Amino acid sequence: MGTSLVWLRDDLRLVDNPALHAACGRGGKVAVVYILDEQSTGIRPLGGATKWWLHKSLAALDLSLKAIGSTLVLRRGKAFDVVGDLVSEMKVEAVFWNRRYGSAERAIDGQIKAALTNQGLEVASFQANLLFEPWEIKTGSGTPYKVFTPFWRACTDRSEPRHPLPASSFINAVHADSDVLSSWSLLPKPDWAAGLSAEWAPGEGGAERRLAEFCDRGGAGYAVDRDKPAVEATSRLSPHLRFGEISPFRIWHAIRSVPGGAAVDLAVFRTELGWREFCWQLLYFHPHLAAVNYRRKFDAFQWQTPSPGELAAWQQGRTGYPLVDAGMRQLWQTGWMHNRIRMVVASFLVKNLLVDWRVGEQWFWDTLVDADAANNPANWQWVAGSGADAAPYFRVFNPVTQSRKFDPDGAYLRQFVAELAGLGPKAIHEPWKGPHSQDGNKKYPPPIVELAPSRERALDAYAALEDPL
DNA sequence: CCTGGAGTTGTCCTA
DNA sequence: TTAGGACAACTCCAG
Repeated sequence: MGTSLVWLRDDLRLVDNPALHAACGRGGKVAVVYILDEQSTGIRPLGGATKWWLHKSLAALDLSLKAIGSTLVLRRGKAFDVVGDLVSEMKVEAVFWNRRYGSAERAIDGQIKAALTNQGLEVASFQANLLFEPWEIKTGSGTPYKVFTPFWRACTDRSEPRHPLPASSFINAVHADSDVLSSWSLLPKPDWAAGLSAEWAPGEGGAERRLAEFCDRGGAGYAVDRDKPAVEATSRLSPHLRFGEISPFRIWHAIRSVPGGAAVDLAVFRTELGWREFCWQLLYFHPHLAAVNYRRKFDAFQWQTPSPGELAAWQQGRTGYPLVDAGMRQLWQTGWMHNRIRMVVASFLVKNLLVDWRVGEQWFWDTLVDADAANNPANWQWVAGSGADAAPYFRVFNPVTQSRKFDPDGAYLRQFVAELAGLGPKAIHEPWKGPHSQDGNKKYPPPIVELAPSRERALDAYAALEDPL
């Protein structure tokens, strides 16, 4: 048997990696490759936080491969050219990869598949990163779903997702020249990633640890506690899923077999996996999800151009609203934000400040370690009301109400907004009120916008969209 | 083609 | 203090 090439992309793992599994099962030598492609058209450049993560994840994967007799081959360039080079350098006979779902990515993969097949190579792609292929889930009339609930019902009515494949225990490696990872300059200079390093362990080992911790908790209380940002109730698997360090099939079956897991908690957690599927299905059928309103009626929406100071206040967590600021600082420091707080800060930008959702989407793209091409734009559009199955326009989150409701003690606020550390659970949600604003939290800014009038302005703007003059 | 129930995550006002 | 209704209408989707 001749040499096989496994081209890894958003699937940086050994467990449940069908492409790798197929290559190893074929016999012969196997080369495992990652290509940094910044040249093919239509590929969105990685944000700063995901670059950092990618570097760490590739380093971790290389170590894992070395433990089983192989190594990770790193190449940079246009994927079409690089794959061609590798095929001739190593006299490759078969090429395997796991499918990706963005439109530019699919076009690239299709071209490469056609070219290699023409040369007489064996080429095979696999379902690895979504539980349900987007084109398989259709309504009774054959169209893609636009509403989550019937979509997920249709998914779960199908047969159970397959069980994960075991990791390969040995790879019969073939030598190939490789770039040195550091030459890709994925790590930030100057190094602002200390907070990320403290929080995360990129790579399959880190992903498996997060899953194990979540399973140890039994998912207990997830349905309720996942809404409390100060409680460690969510799985924190999102960045690992983003890079495919763990497969959704692995997660699906792992949580299914947790003893004592409450049915309601597991169902709610599975639903979150469902939203990920829904977002990718949306991107599959709407490739420009990050640029174009899903509901085109929103093309006429009159967004405000934020002043630089206003936008910076939001980005840097200086809006004067503790919950918004805590969230934005958590994002900046750790590369991640609690899900509920994402909704609050997004609602604040889009509705209270009337800033185009794309501005927020781009900031999240640059700063989130879990930013992916589907979930990030789909959820921003959901908040803005321009998306599929979106929030009704009159739903404007009140950051103070949300703060009282989901962080009643202010523990989350105190964790990320140091200026408020001295305030008690009563005063901390509205620091501009009360005597504290004169001394203890002197440095904490006053609100950049009033909630009630800005809410009214948003309702007017949305109403104008419904019923233009 | 028609029908009707349903639709992630909220807020505010009133009684 | 708390619970219920208004906030719009529209689109989706299964039967």
